[in-house]
Amino acid sequence: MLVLAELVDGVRRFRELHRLIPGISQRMLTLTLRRLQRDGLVSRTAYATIPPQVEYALTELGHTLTGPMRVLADWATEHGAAFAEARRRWDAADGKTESIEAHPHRWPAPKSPSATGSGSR
Amino acid sequence: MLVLAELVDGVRRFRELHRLIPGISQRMLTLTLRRLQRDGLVSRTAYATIPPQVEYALTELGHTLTGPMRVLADWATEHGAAFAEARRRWDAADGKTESIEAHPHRWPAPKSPSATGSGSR
DNA sequence: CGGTATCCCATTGGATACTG
DNA sequence: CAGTATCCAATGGGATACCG
Repeated sequence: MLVLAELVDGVRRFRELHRLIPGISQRMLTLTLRRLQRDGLVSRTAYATIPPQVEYALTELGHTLTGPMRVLADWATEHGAAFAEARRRWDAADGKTESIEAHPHRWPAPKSPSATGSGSR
Repeated sequence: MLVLAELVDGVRRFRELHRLIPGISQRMLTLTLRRLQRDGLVSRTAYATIPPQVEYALTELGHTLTGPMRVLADWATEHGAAFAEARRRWDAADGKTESIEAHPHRWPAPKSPSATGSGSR
């Protein structure tokens, strides 16, 4: 998906993508690009020069995804902090957030079961 | 993500989710729900009845994702067919789509590109 | 430059059995 | 009902070496 994001700006060469996406291995970049090609989202254009030159670009279908991707990016911008904070809190408490909805039952209830919920507050 | 989609409609019990999401194992459903809880997207409420009853629901943060999810679903509705068709075509040709024009020229003078992707349209 | 081929370890996830 | 625990096969993906 980061690959698609980089291609939104325009045509990119292999090396360029490799540099722009931090931490990705050459192998994974290749595999990712092949899959995106297969899905019809990205086009690959090879030039028969002696240092080979290959350009990747979004296809028309690929461009239809830029809208949805921006929506997702906007969500992350707006709620990403709350998201991370929830994780931090959960990890700190290790699932010890107490909130029990004990309901009556006619059968003998053994004890108080532990309930963990993130929404109750 | 399918789990979140099912929860948009309202509160669901464990069994319900297991039934509604085809092909998911009990193990994976549990792991997925725990992760969503951890991320603050889903709340879990346990009732102390003798057949245990557990309800899952979206938290407020979880509800903020319904918009983005609908956007993605709409994209799939609109372009999913083209997507699948691209795959079918690629698999049928198995990547031997038109050979590249071999002009072993010495230094960069890009001439006739050969698109192996879905670019030329 | 832009890949492919190979090795190899870590993670994922299904199947199954057991529990409160 | 709603899980947890364990085993194990398949897959993912990094590191490295080599090729046109």
